[in-house]
Amino acid sequence: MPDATVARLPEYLRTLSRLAERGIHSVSSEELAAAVGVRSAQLRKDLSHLGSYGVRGVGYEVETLALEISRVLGLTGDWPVAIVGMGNLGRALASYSGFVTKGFRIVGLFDDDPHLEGEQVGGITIRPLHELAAQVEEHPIAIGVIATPSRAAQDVCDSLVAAGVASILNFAPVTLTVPVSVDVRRVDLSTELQILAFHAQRRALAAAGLNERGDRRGDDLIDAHQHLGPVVSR
Amino acid sequence: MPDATVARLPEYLRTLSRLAERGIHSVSSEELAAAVGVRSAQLRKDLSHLGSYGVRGVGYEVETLALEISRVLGLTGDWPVAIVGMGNLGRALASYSGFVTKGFRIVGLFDDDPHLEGEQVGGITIRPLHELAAQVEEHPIAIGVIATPSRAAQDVCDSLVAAGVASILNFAPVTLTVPVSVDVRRVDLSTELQILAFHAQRRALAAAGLNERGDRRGDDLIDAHQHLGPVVSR
DNA sequence: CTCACTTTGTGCATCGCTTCACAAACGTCT
DNA sequence: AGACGTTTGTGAAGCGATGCACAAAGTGAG
Repeated sequence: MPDATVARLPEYLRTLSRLAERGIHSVSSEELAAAVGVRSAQLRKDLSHLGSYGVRGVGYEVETLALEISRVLGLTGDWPVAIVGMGNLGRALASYSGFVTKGFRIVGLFDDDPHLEGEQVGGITIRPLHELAAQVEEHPIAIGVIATPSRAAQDVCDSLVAAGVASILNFAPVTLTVPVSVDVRRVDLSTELQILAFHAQRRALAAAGLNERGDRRGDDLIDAHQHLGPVVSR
Repeated sequence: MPDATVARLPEYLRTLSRLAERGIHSVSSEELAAAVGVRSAQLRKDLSHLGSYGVRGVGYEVETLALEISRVLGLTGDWPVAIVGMGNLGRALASYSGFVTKGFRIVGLFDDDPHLEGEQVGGITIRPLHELAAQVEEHPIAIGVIATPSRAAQDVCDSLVAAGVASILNFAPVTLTVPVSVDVRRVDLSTELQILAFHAQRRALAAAGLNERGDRRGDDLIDAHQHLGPVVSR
């Protein structure tokens, strides 16, 4: 299954759940694609990787399709999660409702700051990182979330890997080194901001009638603020 | 410039900054690529889009390259940021140090909860969203960050767009509808977890000697925990 | 049953990104 | 100056994802 498809499945699932809440039981690829913000051909090709769950001339049954995507993504199982680093971000994550909704369950909170030890967040007690191994003995951990400062991230990662955690979600802005069998995904606010800044700068230069080098262009000035163009779903 | 390249530039910049801190002034594409976790050919092709900043037979000067990437990403400018939604996540973002480091400056915090109005976070006073327009009059906002619950996200987005904000970073798990001229990037914890879960499930099935349908495979069982394989940078 | 209409699933062309492989360019050593 | 080793920058090939266009498969009406 293509990575690009896997990355879109959660979007499809979320949109399907929303449709189900609204009491909609059937949807065409055209409608669903519009709601998600992709082309209908792409949606159909993506879904074709799951098997044949649509009915020609009719569309897809919302509940069936949602269940199938859940199954493929592994959300029918139970995924115990540990969060390491209980600063602002760690707390935000620990109290994030999105965790509980779909098979993810927080079973451990870790931080080496002695001031935090013993404190409870969302009913879970914060423990020092060296207790990770013991924790894993009792309750295995499938996914580790790193919400520590950058300098601690690699050490924390090594501890997680040593404890047998094979899936890591890294919020620290560093490239982690891990065995190939360990799956790491990084979420980085600052990278996202920089990408936005790049495009914003391009727009600003274009709107000022300048090219990338800062030279004047020949064409007329455009007040971009007045001409936002057609709407799209992102 | 390819989107994929733009997405990697922040990584390169971060790694270069780290090298500069360590007093390293020159680096080859091979070394830098290894530190970032990409192939050297890819790094060179990416950098070639910026112009010719390397010296054949020698490598790249760290400071020069870092400055050039900063310039291309627009980080030499000043990007005023507003955060909407002052829950756990909004607070984590507001106190995130990565903001200040590279040209990003928080100039507004908004939340419609009357209990939060007037409270200060990081020296900035929380204001209700309807004051956004007035705020923009005084101090323009280049980037809007949506850290609200999903149900409020589209309305908040509309307000930001109406106020002239053309770059939006969305942490709410919804697809926003905006004019084409507005740039939206989404960061979604729950999507990332689901992608991790998908791969984890695959590994689990493979390790158990099963294929995707749950049937037994013919080959021998492998204890994946004992064979983590070579290390890679992610 | 047959026809008209709708919508899926997919072969195929296309596009964009990655990787390879090498000539060009630079420093160094003799 | 010339030969040698190193590393960049880049055509070209390779590869995966996207978008098009249509046959296949379904529904419903007459």
